[in-house]
Amino acid sequence: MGLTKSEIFTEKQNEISGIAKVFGHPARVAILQYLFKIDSCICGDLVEEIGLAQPTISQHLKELKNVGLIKGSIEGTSICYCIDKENWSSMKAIISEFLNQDLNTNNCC
Amino acid sequence: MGLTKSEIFTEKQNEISGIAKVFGHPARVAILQYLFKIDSCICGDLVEEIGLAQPTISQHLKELKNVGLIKGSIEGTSICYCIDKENWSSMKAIISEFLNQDLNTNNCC
DNA sequence: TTATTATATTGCAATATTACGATTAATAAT
DNA sequence: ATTATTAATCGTAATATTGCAATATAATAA
Repeated sequence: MGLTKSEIFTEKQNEISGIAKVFGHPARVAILQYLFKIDSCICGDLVEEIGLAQPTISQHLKELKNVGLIKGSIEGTSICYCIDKENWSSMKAIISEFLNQDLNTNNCC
Repeated sequence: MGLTKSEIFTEKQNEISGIAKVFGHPARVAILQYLFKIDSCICGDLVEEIGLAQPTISQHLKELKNVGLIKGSIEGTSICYCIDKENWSSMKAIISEFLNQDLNTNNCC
């Protein structure tokens, strides 16, 4: 089918997997790393930086924007993207909680 | 195409996205949460617990096993799965480093 | 107005993922 | 031996994702 049965899972489970899915492509990881590295808004040069065609980058940016991890503002003829740090923090809290599940468990095998 | 261009990204970027991709489905999130919750090997009942067909669960388990997050041992007619806590820890370190990128940055916008 | 520049959208082809019925393989129980 | 149980694999259908060429849009510049 190819259609995830979201309705049988909890909201939390869908939230966690939804965030993780966005991180599940190296181009989006690379874009986020670059935005953190330059630590400012970036207008343009992402296409050269990443090495994919402009429409492809645009699509990945859209997904990052949809999930709220980045935001863009119009700056003359170009658009400036940067990390939405507030959303990044809350996202980080959700994922961290999931990752730290192991801290409350014993070793069974 | 539908084919990710892994070769243009760093090994780290591919590693991060590879792990995240596994978390990118609610069934796999649910399986991991359940394994942590019962905090022991589990033989069977995952199919009833999650609510997907047996072959589907089996496929998700395979992906979790491929990336090393769980391990299974044969126990008579059934197979016992549990979290591979050592691998979980190293995976967590990789993802945490990525998530904590924001700690070294200023607020630009 | 007409370029120019930067980004988004559309349309499409190729590949990947999700899901499940049917089958298989392996052991356990009778 | 036969039958039941459990989980993997195979085959297949449906949907999603990735990537890019072509085109559209939007804002400035000439």
